[in-house]
Amino acid sequence: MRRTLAPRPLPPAEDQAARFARQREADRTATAEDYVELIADLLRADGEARAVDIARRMGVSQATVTATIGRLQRDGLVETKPYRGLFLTDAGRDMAAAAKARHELVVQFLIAVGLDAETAEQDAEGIEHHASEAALQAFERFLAARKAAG
Amino acid sequence: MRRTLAPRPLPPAEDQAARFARQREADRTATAEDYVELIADLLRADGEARAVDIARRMGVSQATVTATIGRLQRDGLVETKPYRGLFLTDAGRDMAAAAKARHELVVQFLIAVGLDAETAEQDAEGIEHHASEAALQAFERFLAARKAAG
DNA sequence: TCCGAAAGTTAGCCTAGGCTAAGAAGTGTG
DNA sequence: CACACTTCTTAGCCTAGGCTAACTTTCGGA
Ligand SMILES: [Mn+2]
Ligand SMILES: [Mn+2]
Ligand SMILES: [Mn+2]
Ligand SMILES: [Mn+2]
Repeated sequence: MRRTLAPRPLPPAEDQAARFARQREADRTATAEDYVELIADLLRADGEARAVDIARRMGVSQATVTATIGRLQRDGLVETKPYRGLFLTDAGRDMAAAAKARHELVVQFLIAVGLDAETAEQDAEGIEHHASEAALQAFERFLAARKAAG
Repeated sequence: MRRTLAPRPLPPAEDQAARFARQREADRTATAEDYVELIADLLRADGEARAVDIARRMGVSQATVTATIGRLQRDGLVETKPYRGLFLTDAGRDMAAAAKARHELVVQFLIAVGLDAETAEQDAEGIEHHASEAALQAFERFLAARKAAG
């Protein structure tokens, strides 16, 4: 009986490179996802999404929000009416809806596997951006099975 | 019986800001973790870790590796002997061991909840950096219970 | 109505992490 | 042992996403 596991061989270099590349891609879209999700939440809850509120909730300066919103606008996700708040384009609404659904699913899944609610919220904020469609489907299956067994 | 769930209220602004701040912090350390983990893997598998191999496996240019290694060196994680490869400091070895353990755990966990192995490897590469200690413990408990149940 | 507070923008700065192109420095083989 | 090839570094560029300080614009209450 062996004590130590045989170390797994390194994956092929190209495969590993592809994984890192996809991860870098996910990192690049994460900020946009979090912003549009928050804008959608504020629009629903408050009827408006102001830059100052986004700054407070993101924990970031107003100047940073201005710059980030500029990129979101450039990318066709957001429209602005100064002093009248921010609005989502169709593309922005789509992204927000997807981000929100993903966020909720990841939170529920983490709670279902035994994580406390507050930590689940914390970790979901990062994990959500790195869970593939296949992973989200696995999480959904898990929740459905858990509920059926309930 | 209600059809639609009541939308959850927004969390307190300070809580939400703290979550985003922690996520940004995790993003900043992710590159270092991936590099030292890879260096440790190469040292074990090949007996040396050369910049050119890291570039190939990270999917990045050699110039980028030079710059990143410079930061790791500045931060006391890595030592270099030009043309003789890279070496980890004690701190680097510690970080690599932790990163490796976390990586393996996340992969095994994702497979256990029904994800295919290749996607598990892909998603783990990102998720590993956002799973808190509490989450990792929950994943371990889940795997242990799964094993006990057979 | 006006004037101070709040909200937003602008300017100027920074670091991380990417890139290409060009040059320097080892390595190993004929 | 020389020279071609590989490896590594340097220089110069870029974008995202942070910051502070100073300015402008709008809003609302006295
Ligand atoms: Mn998030
Ligand atoms: Mn989110
Ligand atoms: Mn990783
Ligand atoms: Mn990893």
